[in-house]
Amino acid sequence: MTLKFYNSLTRKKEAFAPIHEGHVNMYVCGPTVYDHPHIGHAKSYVSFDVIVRYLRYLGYKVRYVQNITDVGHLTDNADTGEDKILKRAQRERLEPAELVEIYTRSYFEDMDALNNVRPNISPRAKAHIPEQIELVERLIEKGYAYVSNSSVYFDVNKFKEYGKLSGRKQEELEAGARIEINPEKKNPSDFALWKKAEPAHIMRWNSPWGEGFPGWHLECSAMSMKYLGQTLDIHGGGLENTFPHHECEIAQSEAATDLPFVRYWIHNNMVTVNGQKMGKSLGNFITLKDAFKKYHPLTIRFFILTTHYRSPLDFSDEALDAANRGLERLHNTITNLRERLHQTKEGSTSGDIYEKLEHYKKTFLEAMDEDINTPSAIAVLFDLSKEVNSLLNSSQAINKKCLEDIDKLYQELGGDILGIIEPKPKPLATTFSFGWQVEDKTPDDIMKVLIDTRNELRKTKQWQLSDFIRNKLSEIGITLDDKSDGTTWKKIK
RNA sequence: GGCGGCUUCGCCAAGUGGACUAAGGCCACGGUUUGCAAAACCGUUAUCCUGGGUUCGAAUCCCAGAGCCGCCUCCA
Repeated sequence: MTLKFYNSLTRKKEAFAPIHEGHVNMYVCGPTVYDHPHIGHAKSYVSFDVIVRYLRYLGYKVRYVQNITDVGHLTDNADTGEDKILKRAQRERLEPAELVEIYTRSYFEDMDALNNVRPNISPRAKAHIPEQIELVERLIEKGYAYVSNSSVYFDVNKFKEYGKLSGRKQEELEAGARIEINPEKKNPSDFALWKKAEPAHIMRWNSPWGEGFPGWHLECSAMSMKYLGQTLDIHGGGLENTFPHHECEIAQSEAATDLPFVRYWIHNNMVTVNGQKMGKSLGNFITLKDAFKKYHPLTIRFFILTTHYRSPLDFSDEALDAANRGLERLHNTITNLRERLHQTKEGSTSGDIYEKLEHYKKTFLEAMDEDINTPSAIAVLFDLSKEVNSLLNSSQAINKKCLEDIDKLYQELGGDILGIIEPKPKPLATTFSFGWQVEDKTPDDIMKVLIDTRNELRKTKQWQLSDFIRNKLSEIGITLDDKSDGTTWKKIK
């Protein structure tokens, strides 16, 4: 079994092999922190999170770097226009540094909720200005960049391979009507490495070319190479950034080092909302904080993973509801499994369950190996659940060890790799008036009293009253399940 | 205008030359189980946008057409 990735650079699925055996250096374009993260961020970072998790599962030591863009970039590729962070900071009457801090925290908060493993390093662009300046200087020295009116531009004509990632040719780009002519540039498709700051521009740094700020492609090159070396194993990002962003990163980096910048380019597809493109400028994006009010973060995570990362994902209430039911089905099996485990003593297991477990595991891993085919992998989890449910419902003897092994398999596949199964049910928490969340067994105890009372009624066939209790609880979102071995309850969000 | 992608059951979504009389989920219907439910299990539901072609064999490759979408300003 070999892990394969679809490499955007070669447009082929390729077997994965890192430069240094056992180690993977991976960089993913992070967010610009000027607003709350939205579901597009969720798709992107959940997708890459699963890739990181899977690589680690396979035994690789992964260094995962994801930048935080806290320097505003201009709203226009002609290198004119407004700075998003500045604009937003002015609107909210905050220091840019304050604004960026608020949304950086918001970002981590939401990513944590989605159960994404944090990157090993989250470098801030603002904290790496010297590295960026150094890279620009190197490019000037090597003749790939030129200074013009206190700004520095990359001379695209000097880098013959410009366009190799996006499949664009120089001539076509120049013919493109949308590139505005900037008289400072030699060539319309030259891009800014360093921009001169106009007097009104607050975020500015000293540089050999005067006060200014870095061009928007620069930080990724500078920071990724600083922490991961001159050639990265994997660089990930959104499809929409293939051009110009990633193309420019390649140009800058390879011109500076004369080495391949990235071995595997991985691009994830976009989110649409009810069939429509979701974009910042369209203003139709759904923030995660809003989405979480309606759906459990793990439901959103699961939903994202039911579509392949290279396919577009359409976000709709119907689809989310369906995902919610599906995930619930999976969680039901695990809940039942753990309840059974709780009650089971040592003993013997009959049948060939282990053979089956091996089969499901193998099929699951094969799906993951095929360019991280999470939809297929999830299908295997459902097949496994059908098997486990049947087993639990049957009269077949199962011992504790066997149940533990099944639980462990779910932990590995659904937990460690996909991150859609929590290790243990979260303890119940109660919020007191002063805001602390405290573990509290009271709800459990109250539920036990209610359930016991109802079961007394059921014993004496007082169905009307027992149904009354169940219906009333259902109205407040608590479901009772009468099983052969007792009644359980759960609260549905 | 240039470049790229998509079209699979009512809905979502895998599959990219032969075990496909097409995975899985949701929904629906029938059954088992249940005091009734819930959960669970069993069963039922597609020939793969259209038209040509290549091949012993195509959802999968090629050509043409239709529809949808993305990138070529910012965006994950």
